[in-house]
Amino acid sequence: MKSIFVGNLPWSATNEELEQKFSEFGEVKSARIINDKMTGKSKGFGFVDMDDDAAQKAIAALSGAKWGDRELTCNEARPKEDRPRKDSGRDRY
DNA sequence: GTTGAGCGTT
Repeated sequence: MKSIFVGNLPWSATNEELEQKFSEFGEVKSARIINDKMTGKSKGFGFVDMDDDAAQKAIAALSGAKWGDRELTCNEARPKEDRPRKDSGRDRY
């Protein structure tokens, strides 16, 4: 399974729509759109978890695809380990 | 109620 970074999403985009659009290219394990204004600012992007080959196909297919009037940006998401949100490595120090 | 370059929450 690989994580796909989907950007340039419309403000009206939903997780279900993203999942549906990606599910037609492969099995979507999970799809979430980060669009939270309360906790911070508008994200406007989402993340889709799919199989490796499915993710590649989805990226190649939806990369540059148009969501209504906007062009989608699909790329492989960065490892979450690169962005420690919680105490990663509590046994240290 | 708004905005638009980017990499995430339960």
